[in-house]
Amino acid sequence: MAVRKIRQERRPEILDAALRLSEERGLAAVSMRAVAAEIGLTPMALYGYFEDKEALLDGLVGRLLRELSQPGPRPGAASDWRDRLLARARGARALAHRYPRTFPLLLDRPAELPEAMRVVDALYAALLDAGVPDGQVAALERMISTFVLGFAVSEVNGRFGEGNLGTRERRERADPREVPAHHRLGEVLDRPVDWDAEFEEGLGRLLEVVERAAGAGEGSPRPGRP
Amino acid sequence: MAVRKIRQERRPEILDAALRLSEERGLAAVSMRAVAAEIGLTPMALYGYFEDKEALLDGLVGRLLRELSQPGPRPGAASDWRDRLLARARGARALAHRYPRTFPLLLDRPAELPEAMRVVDALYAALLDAGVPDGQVAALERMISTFVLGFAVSEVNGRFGEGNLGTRERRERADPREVPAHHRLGEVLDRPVDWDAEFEEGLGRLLEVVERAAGAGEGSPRPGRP
DNA sequence: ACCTGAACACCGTTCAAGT
DNA sequence: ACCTGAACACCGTTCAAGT
Repeated sequence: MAVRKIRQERRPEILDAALRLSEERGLAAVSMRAVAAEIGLTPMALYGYFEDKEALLDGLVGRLLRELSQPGPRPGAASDWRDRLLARARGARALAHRYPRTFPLLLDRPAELPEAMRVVDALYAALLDAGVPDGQVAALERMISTFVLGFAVSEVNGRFGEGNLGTRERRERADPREVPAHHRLGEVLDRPVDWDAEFEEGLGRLLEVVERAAGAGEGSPRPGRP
Repeated sequence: MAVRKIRQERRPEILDAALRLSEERGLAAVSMRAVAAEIGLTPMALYGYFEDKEALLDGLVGRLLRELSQPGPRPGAASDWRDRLLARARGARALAHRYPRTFPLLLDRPAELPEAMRVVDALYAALLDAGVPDGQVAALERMISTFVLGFAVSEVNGRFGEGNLGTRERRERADPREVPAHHRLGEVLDRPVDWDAEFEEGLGRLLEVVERAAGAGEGSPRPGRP
């Protein structure tokens, strides 16, 4: 029960090493022993900075989220809610591309971290400015971040395809009676996908959902900042 | 390089043991050694049935997906595309609640399994029947299954909240200047969430997206089955 | 044909000790 | 105050052997 005292000074150094390791050799290669070796320490030294491995992984999540929550709404430009929402969404996806092997951690973990709260807050603010009724803000935020996170994770972990076996071969190998719609669609499924465009289109559709939720509330959306 | 011969007979038995173990003690407890012990075998015996641990986990994904792809469109009732799409979505979420500790595997893994293809095919078929243009079917399917999977995973792994620390305390502990929208929303964030209702509302919004995509295509949707 | 046993190179973590 | 060393109870997997 004795709550060990956690030191802070070398945490950034340790997390950088963990992130480097994760991107170079995969998340599975992030072991206490490997991270320690990376910066010339004994595994046990890490326990001065992190309670256990879980805490180190939470730290990694925080490291990623900090890059996302950093900018905040630019103080000068009076950007509207759409721009701010789009910026957060694109920022999250860009983060996934920058750290493809580590990013999926964000979906694995509850992340009740302060950094996560700041990102969510920015989305709440955008939805409020759009005129979404208070009672629907949280649900819409969850819908949007589920899409953004889920899309970005699926892209980088290969769930969306481009696996070792091409779609075409898999489809042709399969019994047409088992997957009739695949056969009806035929070659359109083989066309290369423009992921940027698909993500933007999904976002556009979600913006429409937000607008409808805002419109159904009452008359006019809240004014922008003065 | 010599491709080992993989036996089939006891695979279901092994996968059942792995699933049981995963639900009882968590996905991390699914080790080759623990699964083997569960059915009275030596760890090495499993390698007769699965190439390696990855293959065993893929088998687990297949086990879950089979429950989802099982029913197919009931042969009698001429259900419309909405009902079939909703049935698949609700089925996926129900699966998450039935196997909460194992379900997140579905988002981790590419899953180019035949079972996954059958589920996707059912969604393609529903979207085609709705009148969605061929070129947009795959993107809409990805948007829908990203929402469904992401929502269900977030629900069962705790990403949506209900963590050890209540939202209220976290919000009040945070600096109001750091998370202003949380403070503006105040107590509405503390209201208990009806996850069933929120999921259904999200689905409803996605059905509207589908309808708009279908409407923008051309005149009339495809007819139901004769 | 199916399974076991011993061995190898790894894990996370505790505890006591070093400087 | 910060770190190390030895030890414990685990991993996945290879290889050779048993029946």
